[in-house]
Amino acid sequence: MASRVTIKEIAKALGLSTMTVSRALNNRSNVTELTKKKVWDMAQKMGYRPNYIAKSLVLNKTFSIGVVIPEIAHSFFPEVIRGIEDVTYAEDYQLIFTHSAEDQERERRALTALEAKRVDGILISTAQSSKDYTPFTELIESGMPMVFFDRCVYDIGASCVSMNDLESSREITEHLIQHGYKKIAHLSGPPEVSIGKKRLDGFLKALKEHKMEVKDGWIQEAGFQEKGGYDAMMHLLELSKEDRPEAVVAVNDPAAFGAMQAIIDHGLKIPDDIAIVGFTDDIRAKLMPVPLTTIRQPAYEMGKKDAEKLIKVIDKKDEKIEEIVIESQLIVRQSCGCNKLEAD
Amino acid sequence: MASRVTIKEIAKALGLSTMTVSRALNNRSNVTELTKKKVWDMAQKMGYRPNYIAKSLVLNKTFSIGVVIPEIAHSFFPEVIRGIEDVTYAEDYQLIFTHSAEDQERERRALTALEAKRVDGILISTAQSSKDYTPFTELIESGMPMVFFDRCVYDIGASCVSMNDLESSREITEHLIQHGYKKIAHLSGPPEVSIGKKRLDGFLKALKEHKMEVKDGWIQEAGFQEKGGYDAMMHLLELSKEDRPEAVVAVNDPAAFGAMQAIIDHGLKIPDDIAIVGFTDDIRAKLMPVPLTTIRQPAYEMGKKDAEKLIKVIDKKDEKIEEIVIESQLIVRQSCGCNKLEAD
DNA sequence: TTGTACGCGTTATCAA
DNA sequence: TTGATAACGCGTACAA
Repeated sequence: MASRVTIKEIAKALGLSTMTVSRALNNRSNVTELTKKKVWDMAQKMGYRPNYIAKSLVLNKTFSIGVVIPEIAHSFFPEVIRGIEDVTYAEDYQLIFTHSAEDQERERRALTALEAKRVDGILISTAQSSKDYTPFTELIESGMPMVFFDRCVYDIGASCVSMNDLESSREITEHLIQHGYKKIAHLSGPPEVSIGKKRLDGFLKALKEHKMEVKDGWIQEAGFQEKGGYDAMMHLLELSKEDRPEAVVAVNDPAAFGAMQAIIDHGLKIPDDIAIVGFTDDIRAKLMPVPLTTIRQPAYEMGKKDAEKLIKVIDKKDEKIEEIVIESQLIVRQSCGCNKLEAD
Repeated sequence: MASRVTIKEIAKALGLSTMTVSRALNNRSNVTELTKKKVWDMAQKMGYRPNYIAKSLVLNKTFSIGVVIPEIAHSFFPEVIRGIEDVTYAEDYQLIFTHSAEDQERERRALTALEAKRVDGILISTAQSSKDYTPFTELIESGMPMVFFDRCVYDIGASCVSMNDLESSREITEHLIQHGYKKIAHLSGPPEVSIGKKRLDGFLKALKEHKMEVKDGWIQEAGFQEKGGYDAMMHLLELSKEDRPEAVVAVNDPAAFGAMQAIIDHGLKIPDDIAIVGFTDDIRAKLMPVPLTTIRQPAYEMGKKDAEKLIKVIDKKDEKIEEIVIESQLIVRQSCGCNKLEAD
């Protein structure tokens, strides 16, 4: 229940038509400077506040962009949001924020709500449990501008901003191989999620290039959170000492944090008994008891590029569908034990 | 540009009036089950999507709540957002998210935008640079439901959910005093911001109760971020050895992190040369090289209570203005050196 | 430069 | 139970 003053009342107060008032308030050219000033002064005096709901209805444009985030607690996403917000603020869009909590049903409801609110476009990173892509395809086919980031769905008509996940995963695995590790396991994400699959593929590619074997059970699905990482690592630790991996590539940092805890709880040392590497460069990675070797994801930049692309799509200035890839960076710390092995 | 099917088209296709269709879609009682079913089936078949913009215009209600956050990178706020989102999701409100980046001008623009979008209410934590409260008062006087959290403005007609800041600050300072520290300094927040003032007052209260002195320059304004904490601490470190404090109470954890770095850069040891405590229990606090003694703020709960109160205000079920206080908890770690002193 | 008529998609009101 | 009309606040198209 905000203010009640409308352009009609301003018009009446000044003896003008609503149209003239509307034009004046929008700073159109075809209004006398004098009347423009009169209108602005009166609007100020009467406490007029524009009603974007009415404006949106007639213009068929809401100046809002929907954002769907799978996990707000993960430090990666707030950074992405900062990037998105910096762009959308400058372009005068508001963000309608929704949180899928990694749940497909919540994600679906979020998309329905965003559609009902007639957002001008949607930025989304898919939930871990999303296996059914029809909500995305239907929305895109209906003409809703949509750009994915980080966790994408390909070949359904939307652009995507992501990291070079496969190559980065291959690189960090290669790093372990170069430093003498022979038995390497992977804590994977869900294979339905793009980055889960790509990071697994990169891991396998590195091993294949070196003709290294992957034992049964050396690929454990962990998901993207600490708990999953802990549980999956526990499975690896139950293997006989001979079968137990010497090094672990985790799908992301939170999963790695959970796994590190599991290793410690199991009475083993990082990296001496088991080396581990992550993916993200979470704000906590360098602060862990054994600082985590990881891949740095430029989250802020990803958000920025994502928002920029979406606005181009909305403005129809750039309708081509593309995969925008952001370069990552290997950050070597102590958890991979590579300094130690080099010294040997 | 979402779908184009309207209730009017459904009505035409079925030979009904728009009103009947509207009633059917909203599951009103005064419609035959038969026609209700026919309408739903046709809506499904034609791919109808409700237009909440139009609905909002006539109902004068948007089902959206505006949120103004000063700093998304600070781990405290994403946690608050999780709390807010859990409540608003259950109540079918969407969140319009804005970020003031600690800047008063951005905050003002955010509020204007939220008003223009006719949000049903606003949740806000004020920006560090906010000294002029008129944007808040005008909005509240115009009838906009508004509830502050953490950083509040009092006596302008809005409720507030916050911690017992003064008492918590007194408690953590008292903790230092109990363990033998005589020379204690404070890295303060901006005095214009509620928590800055309250935490300073709590600090002073503890000293006063023990008739301890506060030297000139022992209260340094640091603001809420690492850089400010670093710079302010540097000023303290420039004091002569005799005047230099033995312990420091920082206004929040990020400021403490910056200060810790300054102490290390100055070649001193924590807590042996200088003890330090923070406020927040940031996700990083326990991971620091010397784990930080701090006050835990129940961020999730704060967000939840905040959203619950706002929705009550919106529904006019509870119009009383109140200060909702959430209890905090002292978390003792190594940075205060209190274990050491106890052992002595 | 200014004004008139109408439409955006939906719901409330009141009558049938 | 259903329908006709008006209204929400604003902008477009066209006329004056």
